[in-house]
Amino acid sequence: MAVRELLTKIGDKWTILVILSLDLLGGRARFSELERAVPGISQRMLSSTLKNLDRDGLVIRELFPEVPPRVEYEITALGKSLLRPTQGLVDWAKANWEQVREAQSKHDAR
Amino acid sequence: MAVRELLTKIGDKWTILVILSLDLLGGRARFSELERAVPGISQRMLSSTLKNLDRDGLVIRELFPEVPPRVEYEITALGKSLLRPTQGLVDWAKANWEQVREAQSKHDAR
DNA sequence: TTCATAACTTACCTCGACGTAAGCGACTGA
DNA sequence: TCAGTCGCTTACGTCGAGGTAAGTTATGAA
Repeated sequence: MAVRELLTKIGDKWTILVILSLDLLGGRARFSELERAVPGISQRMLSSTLKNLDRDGLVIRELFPEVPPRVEYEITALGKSLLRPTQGLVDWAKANWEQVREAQSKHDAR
Repeated sequence: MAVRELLTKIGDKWTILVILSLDLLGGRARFSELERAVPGISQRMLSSTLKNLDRDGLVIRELFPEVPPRVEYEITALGKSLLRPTQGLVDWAKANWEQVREAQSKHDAR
């Protein structure tokens, strides 16, 4: 089932944060910009997350052979289209997370 | 950010499959029914997944003290509301997964 | 008195996600 | 000659998700 694969991908720790940040940055940004835009991410994880996104066709990597090197990442149409259902989840979380919290508290109280 | 927590939850291997299956079964089902409805899941994982869903208020667990025991799980309104954005992801995967596959193939070919 | 039943729990193990820290390559400016 | 810059990669260690298999509980049926 493709849904499972999709959820495995976007369910990891950084993927969604990176795509959302890239979108917020105007759809195109350098490695170091993303590093700053996603607080707490390490270079290792940002690099591997972007590599996966690139492989999946959700972003495009463009290397400018300068020194020091410049690399820009751009969100693709496919990547942008994923933002819509993602936003649905974001909205759900905003609207209902408090209720989940309460359920947890009640449950743990017993 | 609550979205991260939400994604961690539903991004695991079984949660979404269990909720979707429970819904397909009419919103209410026994442990063994779910076991059959979610192929490949072990009792251990089904048990812990349901425990989490219960704690989060997405399903309700009802125990009938018979022998052998009967336990029924019912999806809550909160749980049902989560199905909507989830369906958005399902639809996206259905519509776009082929494209992701192609991107991967092209990428790997190089 | 042994068996089967439903719904678990427990013990044990593996494997990969993730974190941290350091190194690297090619060039520029001081 | 040396440090600084950017975008990485490599090495190493931890931790927890998840798999497998077996045990548990109470009772009625054979």
